[in-house]
Formats: sequence, structure tokens, C-alpha cells
Amino acid sequence: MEALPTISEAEWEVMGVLWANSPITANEVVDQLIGRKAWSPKTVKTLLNRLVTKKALAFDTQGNRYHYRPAIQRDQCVRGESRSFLDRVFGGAIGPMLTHFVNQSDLSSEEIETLQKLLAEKGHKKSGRKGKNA
Amino acid sequence: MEALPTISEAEWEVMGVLWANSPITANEVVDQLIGRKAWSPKTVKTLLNRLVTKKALAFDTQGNRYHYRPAIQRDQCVRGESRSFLDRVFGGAIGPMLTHFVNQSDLSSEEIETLQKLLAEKGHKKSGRKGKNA
DNA sequence: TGACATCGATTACGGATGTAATATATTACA
DNA sequence: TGTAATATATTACATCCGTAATCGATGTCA
Repeated sequence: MEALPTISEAEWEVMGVLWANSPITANEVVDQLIGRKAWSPKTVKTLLNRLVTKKALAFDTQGNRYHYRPAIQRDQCVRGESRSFLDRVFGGAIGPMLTHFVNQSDLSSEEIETLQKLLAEKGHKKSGRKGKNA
Repeated sequence: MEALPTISEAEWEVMGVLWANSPITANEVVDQLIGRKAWSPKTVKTLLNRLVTKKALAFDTQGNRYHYRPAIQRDQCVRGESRSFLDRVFGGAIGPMLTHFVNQSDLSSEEIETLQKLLAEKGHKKSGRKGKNA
């Protein structure tokens, strides 16, 4: 598997737009970001360019307009970032990390239920085992 | 509340040592990092210096040696990083984030139980409500 | 007390990032 | 077809980051 490119904070914002809706033009990306970020359109173009260079985005040419689309999957990036965050902040220990978030967060009853079900499934599958890694 | 300084990846490694054990000298920090990071002692000193400048660390002088100690709490930094990660990668939605980790991870039975208990408590406290934020 | 070892402070330097402005190519309108 | 509008490409620039090396002060050993 080829290494994922590093996506910076600002770039995540742009990727988010593309993952949600693509292919779209640079201007459409700019529009999507209005209200969320106070960026000059130039800034957005720069970010698009960098993401293309990083091979995080690709594009098709239509006249002199580009139609951008993701070249890497959101899920892969999420996994990469999550791993990095987990290692950096929790030394890779996922249990404490989850505990932290559950404690800190104000989860809705629905979310709590969803998680409980998920955990119940997990629990059954490996009842008695002691697995340990992401 | 004063804004927390930004702690970079390499700096987290150093802070980790200090949070675990302080006050200690620069060389002791270097020693703690042997095996974990292939850094020159010079690099560690640089990081210590930057962290002092950022007011993430403080020190007491003993002769010409410094005894470093954290000037900010681990828990605060964890919260800050967590919030930043959550916003960047999951758009601030904690439910999906937890779901992701529970799905991706190989939790031990013990961890699953711990989390289930935690969720059960949460669930009772707010049964029927619909809270929504960190 | 003089030379050396060591400590922290300062400086270095290339790449990433945030945040654009300018330059160049192309299109569209008059 | 010429000129303005617009799209992308290139350049800019300060700051941060990783990773050290060098500098100046101080402590140590002979």
C-alpha cells in the first residue's frame, strides 16, 4: 500500500468538501466553504493545487476548468489520522482514549445506545479473548 | 482561561516524559527517550527549549543545571488535542468518531466491559435527554 | 589556574503550512 | 479580432517543525 499523503488542517477542510460532493470546480469548492472559513478564493485555489500535487485530489479538464475529485478515500485518511492522534496523545492505548471521550462528551441517548450495541457485538465475538491493537 | 500552547508531535513525546516524571534534568529526559526516539541529545535540548518558550514547561535552576517540569496539565492538552482532532477528522461529531474507533479497534473484553459500564452510567444520568456537545 | 567537559542559548536550514498576490494562458464578449 | 474576464500556475513570505551544530558561560579535574 502506498503511503497516504499528509493532509494539513486547512487541507482537511477542503477534502471534506470534495468527499461530500464531487467532481466539482474550484469555484464550487470556494462556495461550499463560504461561512465555514474566511478564506480568500486564492487561498482555496492554493490548497486545491497542493492537494493535487500531493495526489490527494485529481481532476478532469473541461475547457479550462478543472473538475476536482478525491484521489484518496476518506476512510483511509480517517484511519491514518486516528492512528496518529491515538499514538501521539494516548500512547496508542485505545481503551483510555475511548474512556476519555465518553467521559468528556455529552452523548445523546441514541448515541449511547448505538455504542452499547456495537460493544455488545464486539463483546460476543471475542468473549474470553484478550485482543489488543487497533 | 489562557490559550494552551500548541504542542507538536515531537514535543508531545517530550511532554510525555515530563508528565510521567518530573522535575528532571535535560539529560534525564534524553535518557528516558533512548529507545523510543533516535534523537540526538541536541534535538531534545532544542525541544525542551521550545517548550519552555511556549510556557509548556518551566524549570528550577540548580547550579547550571535545569530541572524541568510541566507548566501545563496533561489533561488540558489531551482535551485540546482531542477537540482539534474531533473537529478536523469527524467534523466535531463525537458519536461517529467513537463508532469508528470501536469498529476499527480490537478491544479486549475488559476494555469492552469498562466502556459498557461507563455508557450505562451516562445513559442513566440522561435517559430521555438529547444532549449534544463535547 | 589552565584546559577541557558540559550546560543551556543561539543560530541554522530545509520542508510544511497558512494565507495570499502576481503571472500566464485561455475564453468569451463586443 | 482585440480586450477584458477568468482559470490555473507560479511565486511570496512569515511561522512552525524536525533535526541539529555552534557559541558562550560555567563547572571540573589535574
